[in-house]
Amino acid sequence: MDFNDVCNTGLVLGLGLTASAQESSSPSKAPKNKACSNFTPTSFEPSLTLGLSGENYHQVVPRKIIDVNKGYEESIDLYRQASPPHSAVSSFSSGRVKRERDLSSEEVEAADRVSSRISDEDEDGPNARKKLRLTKEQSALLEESFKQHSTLNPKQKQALARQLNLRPRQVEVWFQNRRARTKLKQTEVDCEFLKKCCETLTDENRRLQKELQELKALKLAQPLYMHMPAATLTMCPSCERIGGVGENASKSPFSMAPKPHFYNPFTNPSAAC
DNA sequence: ATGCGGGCTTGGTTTACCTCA
DNA sequence: CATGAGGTAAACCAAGCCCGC
Repeated sequence: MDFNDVCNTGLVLGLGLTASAQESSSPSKAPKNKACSNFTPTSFEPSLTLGLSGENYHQVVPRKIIDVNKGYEESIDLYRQASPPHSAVSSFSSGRVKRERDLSSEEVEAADRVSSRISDEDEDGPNARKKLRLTKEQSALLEESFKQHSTLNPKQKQALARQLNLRPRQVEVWFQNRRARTKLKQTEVDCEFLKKCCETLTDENRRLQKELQELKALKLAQPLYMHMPAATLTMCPSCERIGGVGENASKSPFSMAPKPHFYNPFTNPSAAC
């Protein structure tokens, strides 16, 4: 169901936006059971077009990273360059079976895992959960990649990890979190949109109720039209004139309408004129 | 057709790190 | 300068789905 349909059916609000949405293209298999992953309600509301919200994060992340780069992050970077995918990263995974699944699949990471364990036990113990802050460049590249595909296939993950000097697991996690943030952002935007929609429809409902009252009063005052069903009377919301279809509509204030005329505030307000 | 394991996703949570008052 | 609160994001976990065997 299109969102326009939702609006046109009356005062009903719902999250039926996905029908007109655009699924983000994904190179890997997309989940077929998830109805609302990554959509942009562009077909009905141009002002609310929503990309992958990368812009926002682009603005936030670098700000932090730039500051960070002066101190901590810079040292991390140097550290990383000195001993590649070193695990200033999360190497606490040594005791976790699930993590091992990811790591053991790649030769590249076998050595990495070993060094991770060593470093952890040396520094913080086996269960330490050290966190890596990605550098500005890493974030930018990840964002760039995310704009192209919101999900990664194993090859892409590997390539990106190599390029960024990160572990594939880190790239994977970054994409997971990025998708989650995108969805959250999208939900917030949708929520705002629906609030506005609700307000507009409430106003419209109020106005129509008022018109109905006026028409009822008019009907009582003018017996000539007493046999006309109220539902067949239409009124243009913009010019506030009662009208209808056909050429005779302009001659008579009342006319027979083929169907109830609902005003959709999100299309063309004056289309009925 | 059915069961199983692996790989993937999402949703939610935890927690290290950062910023700012 | 120290500190605590709050925010951000990296990492984790659980559950569910899909697919190949």
